[in-house]
Amino acid sequence: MSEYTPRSAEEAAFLTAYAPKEYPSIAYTADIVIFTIVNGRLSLLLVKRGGHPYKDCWALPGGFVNFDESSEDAASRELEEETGLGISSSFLEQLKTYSTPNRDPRMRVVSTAYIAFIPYEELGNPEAGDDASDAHYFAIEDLFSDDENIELAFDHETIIRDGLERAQSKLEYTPLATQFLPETFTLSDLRRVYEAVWGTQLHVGNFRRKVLNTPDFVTPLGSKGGSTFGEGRTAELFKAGKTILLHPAILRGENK
Amino acid sequence: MSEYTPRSAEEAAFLTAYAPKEYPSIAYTADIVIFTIVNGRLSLLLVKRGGHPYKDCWALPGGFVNFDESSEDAASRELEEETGLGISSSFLEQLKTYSTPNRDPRMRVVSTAYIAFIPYEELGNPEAGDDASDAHYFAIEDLFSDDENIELAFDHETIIRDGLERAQSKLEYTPLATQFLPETFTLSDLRRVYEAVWGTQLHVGNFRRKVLNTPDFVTPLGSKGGSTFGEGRTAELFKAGKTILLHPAILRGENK
DNA sequence: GTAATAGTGTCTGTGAGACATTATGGC
DNA sequence: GCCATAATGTCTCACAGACACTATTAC
Repeated sequence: MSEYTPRSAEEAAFLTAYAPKEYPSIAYTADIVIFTIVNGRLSLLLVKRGGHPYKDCWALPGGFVNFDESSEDAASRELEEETGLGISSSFLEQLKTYSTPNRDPRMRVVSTAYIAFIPYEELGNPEAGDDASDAHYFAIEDLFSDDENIELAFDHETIIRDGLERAQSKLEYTPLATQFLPETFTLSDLRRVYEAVWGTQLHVGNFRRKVLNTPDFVTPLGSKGGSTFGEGRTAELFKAGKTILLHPAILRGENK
Repeated sequence: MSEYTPRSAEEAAFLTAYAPKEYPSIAYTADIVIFTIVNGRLSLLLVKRGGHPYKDCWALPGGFVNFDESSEDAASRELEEETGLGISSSFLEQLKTYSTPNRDPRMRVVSTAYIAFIPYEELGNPEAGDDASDAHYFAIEDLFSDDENIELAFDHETIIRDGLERAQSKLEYTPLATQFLPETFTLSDLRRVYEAVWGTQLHVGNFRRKVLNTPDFVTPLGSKGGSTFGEGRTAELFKAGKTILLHPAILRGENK
């Protein structure tokens, strides 16, 4: 690839003469877990598979990584192709790579999964695109409830559970929660994000104190407005602060 | 692959008839960062490259993932082949996957990196094997010091820095530190592990109190013995406890 | 004996969690 | 006016960090 400057004449000669050796033929894909909050519930985007295998099962958006793109870029591109949603690759966080030999019954496929966190209001509704017969958001609790019996393709249930865990723990020590909200929000909105992701009820007063005691987590705007989630009465508005790490963290130790 | 039971007759027919489609030809490798403590300093294992590109540079042990093995298994196997060291794949923790298109000047290579933590005493010395002209441990501080000027191959410096960060933060909330030590150790030994990995000096008394206040982190053996690192006088011996998560955690907040 | 390290005790500040109370605004 | 929620205050406990002090053992 062009950017590389050989370290010696000998190495340059080696590279010019280089003929690719045989290596195992492994397909490489990227999948993406998009979390958002719909009606106060943590949800994620799935697409319905239009073809075999796992036809009509629900799957994470994703697909092959092209020869000249990173897996981040591939995740972002595939998302656009399959759902019409645009998320820059810089908002994606790498979750984990799944490489069990038989995770796809067709052939050997290794997949790197990414996660993203988006305010529902900004995202709009997905439209089913390439290879997908449908696309919409599922609340996590419905997804894993026995009543609903939603069938997931491949090992995507594992990926989703790993992603959920990552999201839950990132909420503790990063300002991730603000990414689920529009630019301005109330502390109740913020609290509802924590409650949705952790699946717990938090104590209103203590939560407020903790958030305000964490420097640069949120910045008060000095004005009042209604909650984004449309509940409660008007309250003080905030925007996201400039910190990247929460000190002290907002911990979920059995707490309330 | 054989384990999969088709979900319908139609799907079975599809799979039987399936002819692999074209997909980008991407090579897949696994690399491994092995941390250990040598003479009280955090060190890692590197092998000297025997061939181009990056001939004579130092690189992480690693290599191609075979068609029928996971990347964990590949990491473990390659380690054995290149250095003669045996580490079960279950002791490996996945770090991250590196997929920038031009990270290898020969061809498109995606690599999943793993980390492992091993007591130096149990590991023995590595021997250069396949493709490697030398193999030994480097102290992290030497590796990144300007004096030494050690040349690292590919993007392995990035991988090592990511791995170091992971190790440092895992030390806080998991009993990882005990993995660097033999079965029995003193609290000084344990403290020296933290000091080596974090690159800081810790307060002896406070450290002791914190460790003993964390349930099931270490179990006293009721006997005394010398330090593994050969320093200090005899002290109470401990072995690793049975907890997987430290509560409370051993934090490194500017602390001492 | 001396010096270094092992090990114990105490004080202070911070933050979490529980709980009580007041303020505000929609209905 | 009623009620849910916003917002503030107070108490207790747990733990981090600082520091002082005693005990043990290698030399």
